[in-house]
Amino acid sequence: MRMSNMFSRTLREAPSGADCKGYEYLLRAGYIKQLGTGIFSLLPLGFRSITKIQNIVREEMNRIGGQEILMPVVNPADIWKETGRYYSIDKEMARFEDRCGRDMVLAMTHEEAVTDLARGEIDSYKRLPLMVYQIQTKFRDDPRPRAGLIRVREFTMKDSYSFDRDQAGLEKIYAAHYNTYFRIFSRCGLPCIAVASDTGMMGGKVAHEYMYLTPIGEDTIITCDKCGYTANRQVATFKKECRKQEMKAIEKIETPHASTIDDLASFLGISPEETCKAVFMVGSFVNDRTGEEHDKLIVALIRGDLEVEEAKLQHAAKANDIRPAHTEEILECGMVPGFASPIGAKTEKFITIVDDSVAYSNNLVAGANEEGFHFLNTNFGRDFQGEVADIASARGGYSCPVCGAPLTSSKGVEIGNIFQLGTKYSDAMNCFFQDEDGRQKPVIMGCYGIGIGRLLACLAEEYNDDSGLKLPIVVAPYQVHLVSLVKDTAIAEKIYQELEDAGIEVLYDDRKESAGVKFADADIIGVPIRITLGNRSLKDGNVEVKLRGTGEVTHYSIDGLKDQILEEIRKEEKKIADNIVEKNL
RNA sequence: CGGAUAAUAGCGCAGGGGUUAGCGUACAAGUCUGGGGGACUUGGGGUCGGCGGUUCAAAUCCGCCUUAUCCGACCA
Repeated sequence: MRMSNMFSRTLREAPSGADCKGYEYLLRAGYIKQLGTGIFSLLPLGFRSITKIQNIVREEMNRIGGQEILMPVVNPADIWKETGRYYSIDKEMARFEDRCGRDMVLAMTHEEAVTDLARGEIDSYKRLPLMVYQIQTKFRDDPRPRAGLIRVREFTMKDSYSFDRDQAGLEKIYAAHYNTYFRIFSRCGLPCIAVASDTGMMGGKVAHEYMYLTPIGEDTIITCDKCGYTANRQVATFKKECRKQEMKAIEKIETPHASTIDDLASFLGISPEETCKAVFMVGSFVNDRTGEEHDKLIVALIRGDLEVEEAKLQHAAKANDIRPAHTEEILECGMVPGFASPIGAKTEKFITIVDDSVAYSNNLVAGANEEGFHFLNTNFGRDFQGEVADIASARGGYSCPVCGAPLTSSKGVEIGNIFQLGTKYSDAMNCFFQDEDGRQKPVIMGCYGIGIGRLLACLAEEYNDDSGLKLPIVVAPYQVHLVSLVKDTAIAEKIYQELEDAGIEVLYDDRKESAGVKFADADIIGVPIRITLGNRSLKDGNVEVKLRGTGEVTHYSIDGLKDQILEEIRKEEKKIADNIVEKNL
């Protein structure tokens, strides 16, 4: 590629709003261009990198038996109504009517479409197992896109779907994905960890997320350095020490102005662990069949020193969605914010979820539902009831649930996830096969995603310095950047031709620009191997070869340059290949 | 969806009721220069986001709308 003919240009200054380095360089180097909030075009450089990532993904998916397909972005709403997600998913999914007034959606994932395909294909156990995948555009109307390609609305995703006759088969393909994902990310040069995760709206039971750890990440990951426990904070657990005592008689006391746990604890001269806090949320519950929706107050009871993890609470309450409650909604149920508990409240009007920290402690101080009053010695089971669950948020410093060592909290970006779906979709959409025993059984499914654009964004974040990007050669848009600084272009043209003929991907800076401009552009685009033709080395019949990654400089004779460059490419590729990660579940 | 901020040349910014709206950079032409965003000269590029209002006069003040960014809620 001749730079004189390249579609994109570099920018001296970052467009305003580019808040993280990787994003800034992707914009300034001309890899991507924003069209709207969370909507980006890929320019030639970005598209080349994305294509390389996709090819790595393809190779690895094919390696574990995946068959590539392509499903439509536009889906008739009917299949989404079959699974109920037409109703349970809110504004995240774009919807429209076609010219005949049929409900249509822009598929934000493809469980419905693939299950429709599968029910037509799979009739016998003899056809199982199967696994298909696609690399395709998704649109999710995210309420808060940010950080360039990290969190967008339209994006490219690799999604694969597995079909098995039994759980053992599912676990096998799940394990294959588990390892393959490590191979994919490490083949791109991106370090990551797998964490136990929430299944969210996908349903199913077992799930892992692949996290690239970075301060700009929005997910919080809880890890144990000692035993290797890792989990997304949404599902992370920890050891709770609970105070077991003889139950004492409940007693109402005056606690003026003590409407927060801190005030209450200091007023009574006790620690927050001796109190019970009520957190109010309103859950939205949607009927999968009819789409009817109703709200109900959820009262989460948790020990005063802990915080509620909303994702856990939502699960425990089986709500489609939860939001903080308004004061009136709390009052309506007979509770007084600041001095609230379910004791004496209209318990039929709300759902009570009790964290096990409260259920297994005794004699906690709780609200008396009267301004300025609390109860001493309240006890779960005796004074109030509710469903017991773990709804507490794990924090750094808490005790590891496995080994008891202190947990660490870090930030990460989710670049992939794998789910064991089970029969949620096959049941809902009648995707059955006939087993050896002659019986109809639902196909057991799994689904597995990788955010391709987000992967590039993370790579840009991982591989940059003060001058620009320095992506690994396996994902860089070109392998070699040929910079000619001499007037006479004959030598450069000859080298360019020779390298191209050898199948090397060359970005050739044939522009009439000053040396400084060419170097600065080369640095920001970050092609891994830079060949410089200048009088300085040319007078000895040499060219200068500089590696973007390390800054290492070598001089090679023009004769036999092609072979030297091929060798450099091999060495760059080896840096990545030597560090391919394999991990078994 | 709440809160905040903003929208002036491709990009980054200044101007803040009164001639023809500026600066840097980018762009075009020319001369010089030629190993780290080089110098000089000349030039082209703007319905100042949109609609409406106030005014003799609006890029500037006011209102509404749209769009974007950040924070929060949220996020498969």
